[in-house]
Amino acid sequence: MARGARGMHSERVIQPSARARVRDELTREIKETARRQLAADGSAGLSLRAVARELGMVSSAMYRYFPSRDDLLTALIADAHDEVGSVVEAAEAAARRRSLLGRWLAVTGATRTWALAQPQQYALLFGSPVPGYQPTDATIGPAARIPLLMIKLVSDAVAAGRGPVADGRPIPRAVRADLKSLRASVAPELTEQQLAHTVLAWTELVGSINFELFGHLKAVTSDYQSYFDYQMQGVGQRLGLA
Amino acid sequence: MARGARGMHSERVIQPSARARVRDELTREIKETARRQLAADGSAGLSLRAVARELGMVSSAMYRYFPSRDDLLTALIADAHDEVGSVVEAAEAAARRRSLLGRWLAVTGATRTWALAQPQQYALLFGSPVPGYQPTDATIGPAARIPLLMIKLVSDAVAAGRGPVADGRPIPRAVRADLKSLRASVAPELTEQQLAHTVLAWTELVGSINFELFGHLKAVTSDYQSYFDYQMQGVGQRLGLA
DNA sequence: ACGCGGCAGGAGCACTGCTCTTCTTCCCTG
DNA sequence: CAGGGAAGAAGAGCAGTGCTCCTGCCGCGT
Repeated sequence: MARGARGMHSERVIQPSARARVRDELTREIKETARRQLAADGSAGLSLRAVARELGMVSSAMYRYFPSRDDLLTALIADAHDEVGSVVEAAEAAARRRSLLGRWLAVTGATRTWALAQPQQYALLFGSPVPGYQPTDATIGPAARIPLLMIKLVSDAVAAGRGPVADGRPIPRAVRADLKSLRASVAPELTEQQLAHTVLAWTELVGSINFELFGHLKAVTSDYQSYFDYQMQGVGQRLGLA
Repeated sequence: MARGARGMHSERVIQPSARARVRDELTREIKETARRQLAADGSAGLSLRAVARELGMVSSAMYRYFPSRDDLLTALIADAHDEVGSVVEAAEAAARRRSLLGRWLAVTGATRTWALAQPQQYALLFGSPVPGYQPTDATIGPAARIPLLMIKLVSDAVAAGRGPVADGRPIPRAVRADLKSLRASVAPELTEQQLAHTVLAWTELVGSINFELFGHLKAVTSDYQSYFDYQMQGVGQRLGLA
C-alpha cells in the first residue's frame, strides 16, 4: 500500500520484490503442471500430491500457494475461461467482416475445436460443477466473453436490418424485467426477445458440444463435425444472420 | 443353466433359491443407500466404505455385489435413466391428447422438475461423465426413452399436418445417411430434416436445464421457471406443435 | 545487524478404493 | 443324507488422497 509515494531516489513503484516474482513463477508452474494432469486424467485425477511430486516439492508446501485443491481447480477454471474466450474471439476476428453467418460459424467452430482439444478443461467449464466450487467475480467476467461476442454479432445483424424474427410471444413479466436490465448493460441495440433468442443460441451451442463430448449423440450420427456445422448453420439462420 | 428341465415333481422352474433372493435384496439396499449418499454429497462423495458402514457390513464385502465403485455408479446411472424416463412418460400421458404443445410442455416441465429434485442424479446422466464409466447396452435403452417420446410427439404433429417446417437447407451426405438409418428404426414418419430438428430440440431441453443447474443463467434471469417455460414454448412452436 | 515473516520439509491423521487371506454358511450333487 | 464346493463375510493390509501441525531455514525490510 501507499509505498511508492514515500521513497525518493530511483525506487521504482512497481517492484515485484524478487520473492514475489519467484512466488508468481512457482504459482504459474503449479497451474501448468496441474493443467497437464487434468488433461491426462480428468478433474478427479488431479492430485495436489502428484503435482508437488512432479515439481520436486512436498505436498504441504502446496498449501502456501493454494489453500485447497478446490482453489487450484477454481484457478484452472478461470484460466480456461480466459483461454477459450481468447481463442474464439481471435477466430471471430479472423472471419470476413461482411459475412455474419461466417462469423457465427467461426465462433461455434472455434468453440467446438477448443472443446475437442481440451475436453477435460471444457468439462470443467460446462459440465457438472466441481463439488466445492463457487463461481467468483474472477470467473464471471471471462465466462461471459463468448456470449458477449454472440450478442455483438446479433446486434450487427439487427443494425443491418436482419436479426432474429419476432415471433410475437409475450415474455413473462419477471423474465422480461431481468432481460431488460441485462440488455441495458450489455445489449442496448437488442429487444428482450432478441436477447432471449441469443441466449438460447448460446445454450444450443454448448448443448450440442456437450452432447457430442458426453456421448449422447452416439446413436444419432458418427460424423460429428458435419452434424454440428449443419445444426449451427440452422441456429445462425434462425438468429437472422444468413 | 438347463436346470428346470431335469427336476420332476413340483420343482418350479423360476425359483429364486432363497440365497439369490437375499442377494437381490442386499443389492437393492446398497443401491438405495448409495443413492442417498449421492443425493447428499454428489458423485464425488459416494464412498463404498461409507455405504458399507451404514449397512453394518465391512467394505470388502461390497465387492461381492459390485466389482468396483464405478460399477456401482453405473448401476445408479441406469436406474436414474429409467426413473426419469418413467416420470416423464407419465407426465406426458397425463396431458390432454389433443394439445401437442401441452404434451411437449409436460415433457419438458417434468424433465426439469425431476432434475431440480434430483440434481446429483441428473448431473450423473447429463453432466460430465464419470471417469471410468462406459455406457453399456443396459443404459442406452433407458436413456432413449425421452428422445423417443419427443419423436412420437413430432410424428403426431406431422400426422396432423403440422411439424417442423422445412428450411430447405441440404443435410451433409454422411449425416443424412446416419439419420436415414436412425429414422428407419425409430421414426419412420419423419423426414431426416424433421428428425434432426427433433434432436436439436432434445439438445435445447437438456442444455437449458444444464445451464440453470450449473449456474450459467445467473446473469440472465432469476425466474428460472418462467424463463424455461418461455424458451421451451418457443422450441415447441418451432417444432410445429403449436 | 537483527528480527520477523514467508517458505519448505517431515510426520501424522482420517479417509479412500481395492486385494488377499481366513473362516463360516448355505446349496447342490453323488 | 452326507460331503464338497461355492458364496458370503470379516479382518488386515497396501497405496494413495487432502489437509494440519510443527520445526527449522533464509531472504527481506527496518
